[in-house]
Amino acid sequence: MAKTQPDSCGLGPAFQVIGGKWKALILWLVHTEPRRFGELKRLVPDISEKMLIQQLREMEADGLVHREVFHQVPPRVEYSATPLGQSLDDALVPLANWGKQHGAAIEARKTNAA
Amino acid sequence: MAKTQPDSCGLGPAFQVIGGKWKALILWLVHTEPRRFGELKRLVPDISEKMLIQQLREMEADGLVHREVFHQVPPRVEYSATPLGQSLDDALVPLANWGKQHGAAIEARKTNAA
DNA sequence: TCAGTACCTTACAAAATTGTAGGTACTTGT
DNA sequence: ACAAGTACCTACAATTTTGTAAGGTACTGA
Repeated sequence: MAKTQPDSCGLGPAFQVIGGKWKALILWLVHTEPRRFGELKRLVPDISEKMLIQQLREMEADGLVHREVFHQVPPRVEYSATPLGQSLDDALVPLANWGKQHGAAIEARKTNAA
Repeated sequence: MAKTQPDSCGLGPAFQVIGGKWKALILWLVHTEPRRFGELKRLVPDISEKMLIQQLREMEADGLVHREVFHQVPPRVEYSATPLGQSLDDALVPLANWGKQHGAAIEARKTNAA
């Protein structure tokens, strides 16, 4: 993301950690149950491995997700939402509902305009 | 923004209309009272005129803001939030609160990591 | 030793977003 | 005539984000 939004209102930090194309989706997938790396890859087929790791690492650095390595064979890594991640996910719910309610109408408007 | 987030959850459309560096802030400024173009420019000093207009136009196309021209001299244009814009702003409040609560902690974490 | 799974990395390139610099049209004030 | 104010536009360039391709490790079973 380009730097930060001038945050007169608190949205700046939030967008900083959840902005971008994939993070919200990843958080969403991870917030109910721990997910393995390969599992996430399958659940988000359009993401490249690089992006997936990159986003996971950033979210880990921001304290949103927890990464746990199981020293097994084959190796096993699980990602789960931290309490902070959970709280962010909760804060995202109204926005998701808004999208569900108005998304279709907005899509339609765009199609007409084009 | 790059295309859309695969929206398994409704966040896709929401991010599509509010994503980017300035839109949330503009919506925030406009949602309480109508604002003139020049007024917004002063309230967001770091934005370029081009960006301001571009974002306003996109938000207008998405039905979030209403643009009203007063045929006066000097010309006068006012931007205000539509009901849809208001509803989006409401949906953004929890996220803003999250940012206010946890923003500082996240900043601190980043500083340590660097 | 070879193939196979799972996880991760790096170098490089494409695409999207944002910014800069200049310009328009109109009217008032000097 | 000319500067100043308001709202906007356009071409171009820098920055940021995302994607692609190609590895690389570690361990297992045949």
